[in-house]
Amino acid sequence: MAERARTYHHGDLRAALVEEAATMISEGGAASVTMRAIGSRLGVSRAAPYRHFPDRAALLVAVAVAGFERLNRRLGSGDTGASSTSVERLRRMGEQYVRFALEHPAHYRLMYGKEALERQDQPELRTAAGSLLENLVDVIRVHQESGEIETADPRAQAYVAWSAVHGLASLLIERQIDPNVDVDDLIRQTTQTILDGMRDRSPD
Amino acid sequence: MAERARTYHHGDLRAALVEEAATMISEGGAASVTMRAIGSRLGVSRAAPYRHFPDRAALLVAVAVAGFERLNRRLGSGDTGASSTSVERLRRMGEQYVRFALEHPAHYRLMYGKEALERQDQPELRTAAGSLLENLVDVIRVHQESGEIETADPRAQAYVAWSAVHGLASLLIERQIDPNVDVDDLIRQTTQTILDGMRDRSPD
DNA sequence: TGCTGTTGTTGACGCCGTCAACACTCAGCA
DNA sequence: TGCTGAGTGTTGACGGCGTCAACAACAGCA
Repeated sequence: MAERARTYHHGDLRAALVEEAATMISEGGAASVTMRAIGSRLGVSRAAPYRHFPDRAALLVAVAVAGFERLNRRLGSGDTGASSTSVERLRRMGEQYVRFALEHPAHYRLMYGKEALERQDQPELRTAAGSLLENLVDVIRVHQESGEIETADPRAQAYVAWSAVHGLASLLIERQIDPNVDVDDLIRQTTQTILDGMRDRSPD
Repeated sequence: MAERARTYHHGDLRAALVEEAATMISEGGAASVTMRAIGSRLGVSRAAPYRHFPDRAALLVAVAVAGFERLNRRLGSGDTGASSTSVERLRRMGEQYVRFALEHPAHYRLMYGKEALERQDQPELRTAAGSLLENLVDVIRVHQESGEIETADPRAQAYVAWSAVHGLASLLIERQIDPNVDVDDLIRQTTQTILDGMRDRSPD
């Protein structure tokens, strides 16, 4: 990106704003991202961000979108060949999902929280979240075809699985779960229960 | 209670604040609950609420606690005898849980959102949420004993079930789920998958 | 009747998001 | 080479917010 030396113009303020906002969120939550504070941290005036985002909410939406993209990359990176049972891949995805949330709680909150959505629907954000769902649907479809899970509407199954991991991530982040509970066990148990529930079985 | 006529003192401002805040939340979200606005709506000055709550966050915590109590009552009210399969009771609980969230989205968000928790741990809030969990654990234990679901740590099973319904409620509220999907079907499918996943089965 | 603690009011402070008016910079064209 | 206009950053100002401190009205009790 090349330091543009100290000039009147910043160089790439827009990108810097998104990055710095993400840092501030991880340090002090979304509420700490103030137009004035972020400007000052970037050595720029309080109104400068308005040249790149119409308002504070728009900046936060951009940060949330970046978070979804990061999460998507992380979930996709488990594609290490079709080795091991392919159901194992679904389990890994769930695990990585929850782990991402635990590692970046404030960012995760922002991604789903109303804070960014409170204005009218944000198409960018919906797209980012939507591609997460589509990836999940694809994986589920593959496992249906291999007979590992019940053949049903894969979209509905994806919603169920997403609900489970999102709910677990959310409860963990909001400290609603007894800290003495082993988090890894809980993650395993959650993904396992969902997979068992979706597993093909003879009708009873 | 009893209208105390128009006097200098309000009568029961504390209760009125909690009630009015809940109304404002349902109308315009938690962000619309402003010390100034709520005071004005109750015909009282902007600083009056500070005689009953140390700050705005404390007021919101009280509202969130009231929400948990309401939700708890609703989940418990499904105790209509031990009629029908008792697993059916678990399914009804999940259904009522999600329905509550859909009927009071902003209130539900507040109950779990960081907005109320962002200060140090709120013991009242934790207690209210905790009793929800305990009720769920109790019900699960009963069904374990009747052999309807797998015998395992009921607390962990409760967390899994809670995660699923909370996640579904959250995704629905945040409009992350395609509005064309039938919500009732999705709720049924989610609870069913969880129950199937917890159902006793011969080891494979 | 008067005292005391509780509850409500008003004024002030600093922080916030945002807008309007202005200033600097730079690329491209005459 | 110098001008120009679009793009980017700055400053001043406004209204709204949470909150505190000082003051005022009330209720109940001695």
